[in-house]
Amino acid sequence: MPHLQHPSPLRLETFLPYRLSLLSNAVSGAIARGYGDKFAISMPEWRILMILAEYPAISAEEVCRRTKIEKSVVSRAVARLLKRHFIHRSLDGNDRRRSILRLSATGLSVYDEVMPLARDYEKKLLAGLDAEELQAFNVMIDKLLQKTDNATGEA
Amino acid sequence: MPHLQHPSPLRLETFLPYRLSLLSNAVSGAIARGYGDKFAISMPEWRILMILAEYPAISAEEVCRRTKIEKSVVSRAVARLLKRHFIHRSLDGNDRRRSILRLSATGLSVYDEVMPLARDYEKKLLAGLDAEELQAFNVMIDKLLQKTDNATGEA
DNA sequence: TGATATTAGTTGCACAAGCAACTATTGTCA
DNA sequence: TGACAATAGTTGCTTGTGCAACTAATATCA
Repeated sequence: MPHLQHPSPLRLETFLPYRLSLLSNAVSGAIARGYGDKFAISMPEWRILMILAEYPAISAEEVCRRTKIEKSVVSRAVARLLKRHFIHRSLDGNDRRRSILRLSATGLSVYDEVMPLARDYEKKLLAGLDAEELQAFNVMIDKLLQKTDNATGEA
Repeated sequence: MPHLQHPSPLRLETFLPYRLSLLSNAVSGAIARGYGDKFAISMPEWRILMILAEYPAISAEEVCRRTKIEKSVVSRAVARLLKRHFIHRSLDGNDRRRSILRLSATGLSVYDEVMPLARDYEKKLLAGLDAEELQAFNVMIDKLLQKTDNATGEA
């Protein structure tokens, strides 16, 4: 049986999309283990808590826009957060389709316990990188994000 | 009802793990759409084709090691690739637990059709970035990957 | 050699994710 | 105003993922 090795393969280890995926999975996984172990909270749930800590009293739709989480995922995550009393929900008087989501006192305290873990992890991850490196890195990420925004779906 | 906004929230948009996740999802999603639409092939399947193009005649275990894909996922992806005759499988004579996976002629032709799409996408993504920027970016990714390798699970 | 541990790979299961279809409400426009 | 489109949110369903348990083969070591 012949060995069908490609003459000029696209080396997986050097393929940027693959490398980004590796890095993102490793980082997200490590953090998710942190709060998952402690509060049995999922990543979308945690992101919703984060976004509500930053923008209180926004609708589920705004949560979707800001977190890029799919709306059915948000809907179910919100349901769990409500059941555990981590957030409150009321209705927008002007538009009764819209909900208004807020952190509860409980949710805020959860946030206050988890956030330091997230911050610490980020700090450890970035330890040993100087400010310019980090700055350049963030600029690159922004540039790439911008391209994907426009170009999602082509090739 | 009080607005429980956190006094010093960890801004989601500036949180590196979140940004990496966004970028990785956008990039992987765009590429996956490319080959998914064309060959009804999944991301793990495509990565296995890639790794076999680079390293022919390796075992499933080695595929796992090199791609970091979980072994049950590899097992099922291999099963699908076999069914579609994109790869061949034989047994290692020295260790009959091990399989030996190879691209078939069909698989190689699929690879040859998809690879340019992946390359093009990567090229478009990186267009407008000069060589030093790209180099620095890759160095950063390597540094971060190294840290996650050691530190997975803490914090 | 024989008991036990380890490894390669498969499969069952539980859960997460995303698309599509659906309800309810609001916006648009003739 | 009334018909139709658009939007917010929920739910059903299919698929993917990852852990754990399992089988078969090999390695270890008394």
